[in-house]
Amino acid sequence: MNAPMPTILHLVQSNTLSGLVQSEIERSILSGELRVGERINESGLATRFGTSRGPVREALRGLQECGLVRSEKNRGVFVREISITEADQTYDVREALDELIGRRLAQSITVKQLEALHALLADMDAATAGHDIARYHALNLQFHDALVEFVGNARLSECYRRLTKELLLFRLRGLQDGGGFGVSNAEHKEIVMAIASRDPARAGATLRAHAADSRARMHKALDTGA
Amino acid sequence: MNAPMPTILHLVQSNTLSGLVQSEIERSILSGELRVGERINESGLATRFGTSRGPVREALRGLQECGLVRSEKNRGVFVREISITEADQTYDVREALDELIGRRLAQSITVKQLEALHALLADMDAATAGHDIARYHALNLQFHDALVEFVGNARLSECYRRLTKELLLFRLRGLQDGGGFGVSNAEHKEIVMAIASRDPARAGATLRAHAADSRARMHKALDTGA
DNA sequence: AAAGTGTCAACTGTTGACAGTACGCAATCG
DNA sequence: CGATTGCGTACTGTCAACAGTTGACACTTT
Repeated sequence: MNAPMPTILHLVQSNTLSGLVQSEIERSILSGELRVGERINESGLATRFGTSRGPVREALRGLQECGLVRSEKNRGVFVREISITEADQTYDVREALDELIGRRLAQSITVKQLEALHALLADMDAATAGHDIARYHALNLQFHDALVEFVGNARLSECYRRLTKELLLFRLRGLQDGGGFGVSNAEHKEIVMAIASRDPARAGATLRAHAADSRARMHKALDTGA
Repeated sequence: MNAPMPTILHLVQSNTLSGLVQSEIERSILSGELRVGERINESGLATRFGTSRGPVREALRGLQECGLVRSEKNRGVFVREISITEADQTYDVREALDELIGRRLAQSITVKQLEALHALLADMDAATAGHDIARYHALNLQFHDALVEFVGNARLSECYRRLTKELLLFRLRGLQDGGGFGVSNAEHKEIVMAIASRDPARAGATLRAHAADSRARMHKALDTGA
């Protein structure tokens, strides 16, 4: 009974078709392959994945509950468009959760986890130096994902990830980030330092401020873009 | 083009079968009709609702993403069981959101909304006086739902409701509440007063404290029950 | 009698088909 | 010429049926 043995058998046993399809569609949406607001063709996806429409419909139903797609009866499901108002509301919640993350991490962070965070910081520095914006974004997501994961609160992780996805969806609505790049990385270092100080109030405030700055950058990008 | 005209036509047009089925199953779960941990029979539900299994499967998929059911491949979907650990984690998030709710409400509450809250308080007092615990619980849910709704942040409402449902699911796991009844009502009055004072810090702290007390009552109930 | 094996009913995962709706386009009418 | 009506296509909502899996029960074997 050895658990950590990812054989093909286990994959077939645990992965259902709808689950795989759902992951794939989600990836397509978040990568921008399926454009925001675009209608999603069930039959098209079904033939593309080599399945029938049933699993695709189930997958879309899941994504709808996730908030990634919106459904209109007899018309189809559409990739959800996040308005600036909704993005703002999402940031409201995210700030609160970020503060919680910071406070908890300051209490529970381990040496090993701190090392992992420092490694990510270094990678992001490298990406910044190389002006590799795509890689930086990926690492940025990884960094925040690691933070919330280190808290060890599944419910929190779930909520946070949901919000993150929505904001990602909003950014896909055409614009790029508002020049926060090296700036954001400096803030990341502050975050890690604050957490390492094991001062809950400080770590919480730092993480909340980072979220607020991120929101401000979003607004700035919108203003200059418009 | 008058929107607020709920004719039968609109109902048929906007409500899809899977949606109705999903609502109905959710109600069954939260009312305890479907017991926690119990396996859900797709075919059974389908015949009970007079539909085929397709809509039922879609509905269950939605509920899975909601966190109300859990699915095992080739075995079926089960009403989710929330452990004490998970409930604790949920409370962690809920406390943070409750504080946010309080802070926002203190800034935006209107006279009309305050009246609505006072009306609910009065109803809860009546329920307490009549020892009508079922009615009190329903009003309690309504009260907190009104609070989060008055903030006017759809994202926040969604997250909060999700957490609330999970906690409701946990309470269904057998036990009743830990004697917080009249106690909880006194706290509700404090909450409304704090909001009415329009002091964000005070309102936030009061709401957070209420969530924490609720969590404490949960633990107390567990200890005495065990 | 205990352990292992074969069999079967119930149920899930998936499919293909059918009915109904929405949308584009041409023909028609004012 | 513009608006309207009447198709025809494409797609969604739903269903009924098929294939594969699970879990339990009876049966063999020792």
